[in-house]
Amino acid sequence: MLLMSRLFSRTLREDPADAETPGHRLLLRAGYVRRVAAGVYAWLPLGRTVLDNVARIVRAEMDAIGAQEVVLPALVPREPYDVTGRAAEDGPSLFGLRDRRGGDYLLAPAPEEIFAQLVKRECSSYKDMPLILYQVGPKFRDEARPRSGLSRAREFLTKDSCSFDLDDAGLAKSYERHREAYIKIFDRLGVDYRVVMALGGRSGRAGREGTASGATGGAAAEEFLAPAEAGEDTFAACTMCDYAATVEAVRIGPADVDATVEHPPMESLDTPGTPTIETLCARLDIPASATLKNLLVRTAAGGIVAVGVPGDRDVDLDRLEAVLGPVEIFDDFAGRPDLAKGYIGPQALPADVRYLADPRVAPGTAWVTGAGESDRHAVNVVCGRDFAVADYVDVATLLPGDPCPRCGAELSLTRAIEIGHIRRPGREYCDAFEVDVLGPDGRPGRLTMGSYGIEISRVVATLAEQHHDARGLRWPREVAPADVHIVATGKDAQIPVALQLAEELEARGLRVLVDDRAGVSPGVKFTDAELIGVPMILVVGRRLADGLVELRDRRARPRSAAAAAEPAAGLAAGEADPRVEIPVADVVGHLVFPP
RNA sequence: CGGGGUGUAGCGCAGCUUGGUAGCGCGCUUCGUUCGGGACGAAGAGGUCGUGGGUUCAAAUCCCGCCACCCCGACCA
Repeated sequence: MLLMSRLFSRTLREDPADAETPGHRLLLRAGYVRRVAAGVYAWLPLGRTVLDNVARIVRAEMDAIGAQEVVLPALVPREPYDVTGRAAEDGPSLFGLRDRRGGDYLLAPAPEEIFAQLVKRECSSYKDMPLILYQVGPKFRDEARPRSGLSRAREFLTKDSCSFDLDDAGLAKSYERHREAYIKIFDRLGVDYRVVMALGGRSGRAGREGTASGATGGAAAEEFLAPAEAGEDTFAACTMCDYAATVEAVRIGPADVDATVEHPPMESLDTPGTPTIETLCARLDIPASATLKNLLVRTAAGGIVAVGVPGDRDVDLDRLEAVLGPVEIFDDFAGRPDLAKGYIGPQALPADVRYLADPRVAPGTAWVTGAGESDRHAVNVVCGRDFAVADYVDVATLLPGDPCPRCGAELSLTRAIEIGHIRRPGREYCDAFEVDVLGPDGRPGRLTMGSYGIEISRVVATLAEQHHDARGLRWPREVAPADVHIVATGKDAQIPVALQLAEELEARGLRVLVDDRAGVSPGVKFTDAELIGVPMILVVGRRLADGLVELRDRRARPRSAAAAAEPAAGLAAGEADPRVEIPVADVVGHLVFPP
């Protein structure tokens, strides 16, 4: 039983100045978490309870698929991460430290290396497979810029698991088991989420080792994304079919162009002072999509490459690097007077510049683009007639309304928070550490691995973003810090009766939070209860004299969107939660067996 | 890591332009009244004004350095 009079936390009447998103503001105001440093949070008792509830559900479903829980250290040697190349790749975002002898350590950034080494040491036989290990523990990333409170912290709590199998078919099964378990988990957690296709790279982003091939059939990787304004990821979903993918994973096919259309001859125009797409469009009164934007990059080998995309899109450098290897934006225009900054056109490129383009720049399409000299642009520049594309690359950013790669209908783009992922690194880690077991034939065989994560602390942040109204949080039942919040108002027998009811309810297995604070006015208790957001609020107040208490349903849907959106506090700001009066004697029966 | 902003009591803020004994609201303590929608009265506690240096008779205030935090971008789960 939690007593408000003793609870370590206080509710804040005003929004903390350093909180931006609605969910984060409420977690701070209601006393669930406190910031300790940028991107580092302490969990107060209420928050810790929610965090534990999420972890409990995750553990239960992981256990149900036969996964075995271990505890990995938060302090890990750097060496295994050097072996897999992750230390070099993620260098700046790793928390590194040295022991007194100068040994290199990291605050755990990822579990795969440690799991792989453990399995190498413990397992020798095919009879040990398949194997699923998991842990719930902290992860550390030295984010260049922590933000959005708990959803991008520098220390965060995750469930990590790795599956080990003898072959691709086994990996496919382990992957499918995780997929099903994750669906159960997120359904139980009450979070609104989508399962979307993702890139198979180490971090889920494009990378040179990214494997979107799906060698084992089906998607190489999927992410569990929770739609939220505060989210930092974006996924595309088809408005007609069930296609859904992270924007990084959407691959467009060749453009459908009628190549028989006759275009007027190319023409060069004076367009002084138009070095950007925006200034050009304003001057010629054309849409950005009619222009061809050409980005110059320098590759690691030193060559210059131009990349053409429609002017309303940007080049995703991450995806470009997946094709070209490391690149940097070309800016040595002083050293190359034959390249006019802001007026590059594919029809006017020096011979040593290779021209790549987005598939939308298909043969037969006509564009407005740079004329290759300052203050001039060219119109009716036709691909295939006036310039050639050496290679097509799919590196342009996606826009809402783009065609679905599966059915061609329009895609919508939605902001979301990543709360889970399932991936198949395959033999990548097992190769790095030579993780083999002996097969039935007595010969060693390399294991293949799946890697699966659930962002536990981020799930709490996500639930706060998704489940709140004008007056506070509204936790889904399974994760709420209590089942019932008993509010005792008045100065007579209310507090003792409230405590008595709390004991009876706890004896029946309910978790109870009691506002037993003496001398605190009813208004404060009501607003605090609504802020804290326990699903049921039981008011023991003035009607106690008639043997009645009031039961409020904090989980009921708001009756109007306006009531949910109203930002102010107090009763006037939103509609009251639905409520019923019930006799004191019926409370236990009513709550233990809800109608 | 680039750009912008802010550091004054537990929280939210004013004061800084124009240097002169540090203020307001909420919260907190004590007493009394009140008790179903953020009560009222009275009396209190609480701040090396982020930090180091400089200018000055005198610095929260002016100057320089550093640190921390927030926002936009790049990056990331």
